[in-house]
Amino acid sequence: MLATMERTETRGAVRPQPREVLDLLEQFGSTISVQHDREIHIEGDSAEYCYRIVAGCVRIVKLMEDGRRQICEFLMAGDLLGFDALDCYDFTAEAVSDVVLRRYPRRTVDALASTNLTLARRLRDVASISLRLAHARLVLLGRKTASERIASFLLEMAERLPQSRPNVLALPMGRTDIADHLGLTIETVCRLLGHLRRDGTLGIDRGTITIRNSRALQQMASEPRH
Amino acid sequence: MLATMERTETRGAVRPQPREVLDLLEQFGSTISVQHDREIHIEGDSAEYCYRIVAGCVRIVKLMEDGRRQICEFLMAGDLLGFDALDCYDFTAEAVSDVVLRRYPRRTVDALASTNLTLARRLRDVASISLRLAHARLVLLGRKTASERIASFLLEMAERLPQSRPNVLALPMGRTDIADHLGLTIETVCRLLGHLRRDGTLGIDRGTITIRNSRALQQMASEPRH
DNA sequence: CGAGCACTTGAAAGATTTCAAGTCCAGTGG
DNA sequence: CCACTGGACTTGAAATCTTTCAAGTGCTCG
Repeated sequence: MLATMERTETRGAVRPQPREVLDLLEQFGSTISVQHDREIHIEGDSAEYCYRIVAGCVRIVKLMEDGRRQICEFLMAGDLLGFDALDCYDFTAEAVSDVVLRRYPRRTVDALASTNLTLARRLRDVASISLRLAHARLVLLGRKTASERIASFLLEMAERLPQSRPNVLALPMGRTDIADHLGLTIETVCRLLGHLRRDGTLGIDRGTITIRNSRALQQMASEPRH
Repeated sequence: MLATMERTETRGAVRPQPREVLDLLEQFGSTISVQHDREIHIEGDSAEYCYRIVAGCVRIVKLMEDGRRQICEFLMAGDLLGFDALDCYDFTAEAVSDVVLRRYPRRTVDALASTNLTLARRLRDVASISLRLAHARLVLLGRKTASERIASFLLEMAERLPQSRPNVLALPMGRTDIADHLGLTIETVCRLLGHLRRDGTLGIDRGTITIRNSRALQQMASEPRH
């Protein structure tokens, strides 16, 4: 669901920054706001719109019958949502914080893409890049320990989050969301963050986490090869 | 990396069956064989070719520095490989069994796609479908128990594997591969298969697993909603 | 000031892994 | 033809990691 263009190397994964693609679409878009914790669309709904996150943070959610929840992805300003949709949405999208979205009708996007080869190509790349991200997450969930997951997550946020000061992260999501993203429980997330605070790697207060020892986190993260 | 066309509902995920897309490409393809356990391409290599699996089974592998391994996906006859590649391959692809592949130069595929809007659209769908599969795997790895993973895996194989007789699975991959796909150890895989054999849900002998009680497996699998 | 929610932390329980032996074949060489 | 070796697979028992269960703490909001 992430965008493309001007590819940026992000710890192995190519993180997309849309631009030209959207210039084309821009005239067909409308701007909407979604409040904290509200749904943007629900898994299984007929896919009516694609979105670009203008501001705030969105979570991509999959639920199991019994309520277990997996957050497949967090989307930040600049990321794209729903451009990879087929007939219906594959997941629920919810606003983590108050969010501003630019919304484009899928019919229009598809119509343009079937005229404009550049756009068609971009959309293909968008999906490919999202897939690449997903593969990195499969390694994280399948093979990393809890500490490695937390370290990887913090480093990723340090790169993606808009930061007022370097290494100061204003995390938009709560501990429960982090847990459901990393395949852990909220208690494990709290405990490990607590350890990192006590050993001086992190500063934690209120919604803000400060990375005091980035090297330590990097070593702890055990990123995949390449 | 999976293909598209004539979408088939597969326990929630849309599983692709290429057809027309490839008719176009067919004249540019060549057929190659790869022996059991040989590499088809390596993560990080410049992406020269796309493939369609004609026969056999391929695994998509990501490695960590210390050797931990995640098999992101198994590909079977009919599935596509590498069509979602960007400049270089995102993962290593290896032959699980002896494999026959139809190989297409990426330059040709891209050139055709930038002429033919139908193909471009198909390739976009191919990537979207792979992404959908990946999301289902994220739920499996992030939120399912070991038993649920095994049950899900067996049910998936029952749908994807060419079967001589219904519910008789000639698994092409070994226990280690299954473990690395499900985020478990080989011992856990063996033990859980052992339980299922003893309680009559499965018959196991040599490389063949027979599903004796499909209902039991389905209940055990706890598939996501939708 | 009190309630509710997010977050912490400890202790016990539980699931999975790790460590250790085996078993069972398939292929090889005597 | 048969014993032998190696690899894949099994299984048990102990060790570990993470979760579950329980109890707080500290804000924020009304």
